[in-house]
Amino acid sequence: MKKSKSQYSNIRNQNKNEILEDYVEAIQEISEIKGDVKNADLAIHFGVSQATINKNLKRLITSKLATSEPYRSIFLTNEGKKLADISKEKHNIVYQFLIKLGVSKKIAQYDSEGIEHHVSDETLKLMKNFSK
Amino acid sequence: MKKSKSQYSNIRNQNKNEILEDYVEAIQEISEIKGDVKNADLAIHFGVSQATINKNLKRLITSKLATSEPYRSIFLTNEGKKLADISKEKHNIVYQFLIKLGVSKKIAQYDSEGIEHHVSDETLKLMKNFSK
DNA sequence: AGTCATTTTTAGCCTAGGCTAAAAATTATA
DNA sequence: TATAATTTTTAGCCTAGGCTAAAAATGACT
Ligand SMILES: [Mn+2]
Ligand SMILES: [Mn+2]
Ligand SMILES: [Mn+2]
Ligand SMILES: [Mn+2]
Repeated sequence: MKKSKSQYSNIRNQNKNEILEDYVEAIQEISEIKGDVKNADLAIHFGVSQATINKNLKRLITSKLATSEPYRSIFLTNEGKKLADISKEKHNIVYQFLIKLGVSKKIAQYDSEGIEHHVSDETLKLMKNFSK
Repeated sequence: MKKSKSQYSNIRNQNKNEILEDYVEAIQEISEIKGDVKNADLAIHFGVSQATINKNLKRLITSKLATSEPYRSIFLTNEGKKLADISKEKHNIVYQFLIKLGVSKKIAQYDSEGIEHHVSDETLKLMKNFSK
């Protein structure tokens, strides 16, 4: 919650970060499963066109979260890996928390995908604690 | 979670609905406090320019959530009021839930503003139950 | 009523995320 | 090694949410 402008503009910003977080998380996951990550993998994963992936990837690259030479595989930078780890951890805490609350797996998976981007550290700590 | 495309595109959609929900909620709130709602009130409330409010309001109007004649006050349609009630209720449940979890007022207020748009009915019910 | 101040709207610009269709490059196969 | 298939990139379009600056309308005050 850094230097507060209005509460709302911060949340609109969370929406912009959302795609970055989801992407680094997906890149890391696919990389672990398949060894390398191609444009097409992300297109399938997110259910959007490859053209869209290509464009979004450019934002990841200018944000120094990923690197990729034309027509080659996609890699996370150290910064990207760091964000991926944090995002995955956060995602998991929210998911486990919802499960503990009594939410069904399907819905917990679904809701955590959105909620994860809007949870402060304070709330996250309490969720983590609640789950154990 | 209606007809599922991909999980992700649904969440991107929630982000588009977010602004509609926040707006109808704000319009209702301001209307109750000040009697009528002007462009400028919303600009202050959301911390954006009046030009931005003007444009977003057009989306509310084409979405049949609000009405407004040029240079005059803003009103919610019945549909808008309905959405406002639902949004406010949802917002409140999430807020109270976070408080019950142990989150500080400030942070609960902040987090609930984002989370409210990503909580399914199933999760909402469990949150409501947890709070009492 | 006429002038001045305020508010609202418009115009034009930007980033971001989506799409389709076509071009370019790579990879596979004959 | 050509040719064909696949993948990636580019181009051009759209909606959405932000901005500033200027125009237009409304409201207040002599
Ligand atoms: Mn995630
Ligand atoms: Mn997510
Ligand atoms: Mn709200
Ligand atoms: Mn909100």
